[in-house]
Amino acid sequence: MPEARRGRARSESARRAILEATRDELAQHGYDKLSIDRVAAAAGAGKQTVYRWYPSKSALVAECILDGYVALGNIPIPDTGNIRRDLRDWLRAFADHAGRPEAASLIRAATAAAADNDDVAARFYERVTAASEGALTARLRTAEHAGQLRTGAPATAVAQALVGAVLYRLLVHQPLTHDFVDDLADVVLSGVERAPAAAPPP
Amino acid sequence: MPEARRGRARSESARRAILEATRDELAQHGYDKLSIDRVAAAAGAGKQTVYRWYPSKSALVAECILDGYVALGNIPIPDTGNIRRDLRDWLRAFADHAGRPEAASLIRAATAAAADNDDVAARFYERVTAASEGALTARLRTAEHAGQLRTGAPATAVAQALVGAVLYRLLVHQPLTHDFVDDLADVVLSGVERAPAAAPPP
Amino acid sequence: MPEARRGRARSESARRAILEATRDELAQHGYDKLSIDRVAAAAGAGKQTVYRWYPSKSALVAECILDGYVALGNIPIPDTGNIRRDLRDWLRAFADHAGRPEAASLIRAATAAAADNDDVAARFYERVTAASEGALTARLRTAEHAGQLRTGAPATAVAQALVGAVLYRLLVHQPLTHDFVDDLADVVLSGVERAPAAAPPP
Amino acid sequence: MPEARRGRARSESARRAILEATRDELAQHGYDKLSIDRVAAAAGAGKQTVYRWYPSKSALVAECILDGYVALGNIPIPDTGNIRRDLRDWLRAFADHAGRPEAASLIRAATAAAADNDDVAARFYERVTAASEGALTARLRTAEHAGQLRTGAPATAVAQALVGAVLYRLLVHQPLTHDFVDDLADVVLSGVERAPAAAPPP
DNA sequence: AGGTAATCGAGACGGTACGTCCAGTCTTTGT
DNA sequence: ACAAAGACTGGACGTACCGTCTCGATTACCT
Repeated sequence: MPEARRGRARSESARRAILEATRDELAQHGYDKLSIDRVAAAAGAGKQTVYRWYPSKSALVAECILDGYVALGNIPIPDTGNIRRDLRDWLRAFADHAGRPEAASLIRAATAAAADNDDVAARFYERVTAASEGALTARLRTAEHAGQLRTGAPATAVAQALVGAVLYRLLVHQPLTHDFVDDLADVVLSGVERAPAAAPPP
Repeated sequence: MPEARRGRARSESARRAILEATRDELAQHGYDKLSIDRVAAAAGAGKQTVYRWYPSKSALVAECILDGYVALGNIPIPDTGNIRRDLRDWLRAFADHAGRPEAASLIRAATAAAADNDDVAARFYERVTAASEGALTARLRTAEHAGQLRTGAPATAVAQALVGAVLYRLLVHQPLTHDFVDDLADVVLSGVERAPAAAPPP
Repeated sequence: MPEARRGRARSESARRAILEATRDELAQHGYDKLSIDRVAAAAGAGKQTVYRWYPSKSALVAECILDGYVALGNIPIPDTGNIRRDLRDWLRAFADHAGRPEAASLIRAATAAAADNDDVAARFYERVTAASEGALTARLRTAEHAGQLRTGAPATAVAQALVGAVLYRLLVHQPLTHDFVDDLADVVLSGVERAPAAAPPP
Repeated sequence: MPEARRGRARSESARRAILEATRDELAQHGYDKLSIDRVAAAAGAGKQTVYRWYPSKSALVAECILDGYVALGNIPIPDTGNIRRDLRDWLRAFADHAGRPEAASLIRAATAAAADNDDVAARFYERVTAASEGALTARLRTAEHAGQLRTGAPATAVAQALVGAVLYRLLVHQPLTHDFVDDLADVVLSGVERAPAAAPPP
């Protein structure tokens, strides 16, 4: 028995409708033109219901964006044994996902929300980088064990360079082409320095 | 002939006062709590004067941040002949500059402004990356000619990886330590891959 | 059943506070220097609440003045059987009431409001003349039946001449003395013409 | 010699253009929606020129309305020897003049201006009633001497009752018909009381 | 004729108020 | 007891004018 309850049950469907309305509003108007009144109306809910679930506009946006409606961290990193190809494919998938116009709008909205609310920033970090970083770290570790990477590679720096570069491109409206992410992958794998002890010809 | 002007000349000093008040408001309240009323009052200007110069909050913030009040792109890249040391020093200076609390607030505000206004985004790109990217490209070219880099290194990807990573750290409130930027420099210079044909000692 | 209503009931106390604040503002600043912001602040209400009740400054002023705060039409006409004395006493009471400085300010404000808003003008008429005119017509009818008046006296013209003269004096800041209203009463009762068939001396 | 003056002469044509523009604005927008900016633009004058001639909106409106653009006081009272017919004809002319739509708008505007500015009220009185009152008093005096009126008729009360009633009708948008002004004339001439000592038929 | 000074149209300035919109809270009625 | 509806206070928005000030360009008088 799921727990005795009095009165009318809190409607999970209302919560979902609110999140979907928020997502649509964000995509259409952006973060700071978003209006709770409009969200509530579009969701067929009362304003109080919105505030019952989420204490503020920032919190609503955070929940909307980060809990599943912008799934940046959910793209799995393949593991075929070839770290170079796996990394390239993952970055391409990441770019393809984030580069779709609707997703780009939402991500820009999320960036704005993160920029002026510390809680949102924290959750943004958790959902976006922490996930990617964890998966990437694991994948790098595997490659390292397979002898494909030098030891002691700074996984955090790699992950944040990749994620940061992609988000930056989105923010400034530069296209997320495969060429660009291929270059990115190349840079973090090979570096730009001439191999310090390249095989000396006899 | 430079064009006959009618009516009272527009007051450059009012414009400056407005930008300075905006800078202070941004640092104190952040982007979306910024109030044009407060800015005008603090600048000793009428609201109409603010709107005469800048048609919207975004444009005001853009002008404020990008025209000299947050000089991200103005840090010169040293050239001692040692690309590794130069890059590290530049990144440390960049991080030190951007990591100061006032600067961090302004940069987050600029990010929010860029996220919800395309013009601001374009100007943000010009002022932040285009400058850094140009300088970085030039420095990499020098190093390449000096035989320190492999040929064909993708300067754009390098620049955006570095700038993107730093801005991302700021956005999610992670500290911009020297350790972190040193790791970044290390990654883009050396890559993380095991040197493909490292000279095997006999 | 009086009609099902959803949502919070509109606050009658807010409405009263707004009207009282308006009355004070009018007396202090006059009609066209009246500020809705000040009214709202003085009433402890949001501006929106003011606009919810009254769509414009004119409407607000009209309601304030005409619904009970300036009760020009509420002075009863006595009926002692002597029309001349009754009319004189009523006009004196009317003049005394309207001539008090606070009342005079409010009436001038109402005049200004009526002058630039047709709705207000209509309500002004209803509240001021229609009431007076009705009462006056009834009283004249009584006197006519008592044989004190000639038949077919134009009650509307009488009422508007009296009210018009009093308001005009107020408008141009001439004092509403008993002498003046006594003259008025005398004029409308006796006329100024020599009695056409005055008792011919033998 | 009228006073030596240096510099450019003040442009009388600008002054006229300003008054005409004011008249048009008043007729179109009424007193308190009148805008000095619009007046200046319509007159092809600078705002400063308006303020050089008239120190305030009230003064401008007063000058405009009262110095010739609303000529209520200029209608002469005929003198055919028949006071009843003369008064009726004058009132009809007065009503016809004031009842035209453009004139009615201006008079309402003048009323509003008088209602919130004491100077305007004073000048309004001078131009409207003082003139009418003077002429009317003179005409009544003539009739009195001709034996048509009883002695000691209060001319001021008569004049203000007539003017007040007409202005009141205008203010509340009731039509100024000949029937109405005929009733007015009848009331002030004959009164409404039964002739006190009507010649009793033997 | 040439300086000097006041006025002209134009329009930006510091302000005040407007009427609208929204955030977040509170209250009423319906389910 | 929760949900919708919607009024509440408070405050920012962007616009419109106010009355003043500052431009460059005209006039007119006065040396």
